Amino acid sequence: MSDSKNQAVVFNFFTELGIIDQLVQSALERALPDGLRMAHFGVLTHFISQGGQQSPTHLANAFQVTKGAMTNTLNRLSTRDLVNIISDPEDGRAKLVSITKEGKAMHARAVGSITPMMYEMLAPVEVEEFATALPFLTRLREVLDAARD
Amino acid sequence: MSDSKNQAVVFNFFTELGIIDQLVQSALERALPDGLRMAHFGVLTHFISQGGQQSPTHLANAFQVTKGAMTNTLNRLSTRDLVNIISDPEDGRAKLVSITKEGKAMHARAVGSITPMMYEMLAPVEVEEFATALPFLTRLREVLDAARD
DNA sequence: TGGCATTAGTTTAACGATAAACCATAATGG
DNA sequence: CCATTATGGTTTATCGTTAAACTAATGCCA
Repeated sequence: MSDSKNQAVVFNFFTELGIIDQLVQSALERALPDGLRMAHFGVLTHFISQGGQQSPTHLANAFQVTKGAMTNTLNRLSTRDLVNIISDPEDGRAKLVSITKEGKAMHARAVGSITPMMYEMLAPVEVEEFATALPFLTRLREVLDAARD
Repeated sequence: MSDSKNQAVVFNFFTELGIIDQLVQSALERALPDGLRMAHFGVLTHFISQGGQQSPTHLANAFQVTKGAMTNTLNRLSTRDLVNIISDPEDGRAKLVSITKEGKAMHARAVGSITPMMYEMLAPVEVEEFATALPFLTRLREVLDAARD
């Protein structure tokens, strides 16, 4: 295959990927309850699946946003009592974030809101297709993550 | 497979997809010349591959951004003489956008900037893998696009 | 044909993200 | 040790996007 054909394939891949992300993000955000934004829901989900306590910097890296953006997101979550933020007893600079009971409840409610919508939107697509495609995406994410110096 | 396992697969799929988009977009934007933004490059690329004239609304739909965002993008491209905007002789409300000679040159320069960077970042991944994964992404985009009423 | 709904595009306010400067604390190495 | 450097987090200015209101032109249909 020619070099420019290769480039086109890769370019199209990322173009489709970007549009899908755009469509899914905005559909999800419209479905979320109480003006919860995707950034907030993402953090809650992270704590639901990982549990424990994590630093703002760790979260910022995990979600590929700047520290400033994460400061903003965590403040909003905190004023709604969806997460708890304490200062790290072992590092005077750091903080530790964890999800609250209210945060877990809000996450459950959010999942309840978005699940039917996603089922409807994705009705023509089999779950197996996502399962089949997922490993490549995961590897691609790892490769890109590693390449970022 | 259980229902919650299914949900997790789909959720992970879109999570990975979002992170990949984020990483690629920011890597590309850093590599683009002359402060060209991805939104600008995307429009130029659209005209390189499709040619001809298109209305702002058509472009806004193609890129899944609001008309206001497209107005902004096209104005910036226009003041840099990268696109040409005329009023549609057949529809007094509409406009027609096309790429200029300068726009084509800028696009070529941009491709020259980002290609080596992409090759380096994606070195561990075979083009065949992108080609294999692309049809599913395309279909998924079409499904999501159709579901958006 | 006249009136009403649509459509194309612009403008405005609000908002979230980035980048960069900044403060405080921790780690390192002469 | 002390000075330098690195790290965690916040703050500020800037920017692009969205949503919604707005203007202008078109299409429809009764």
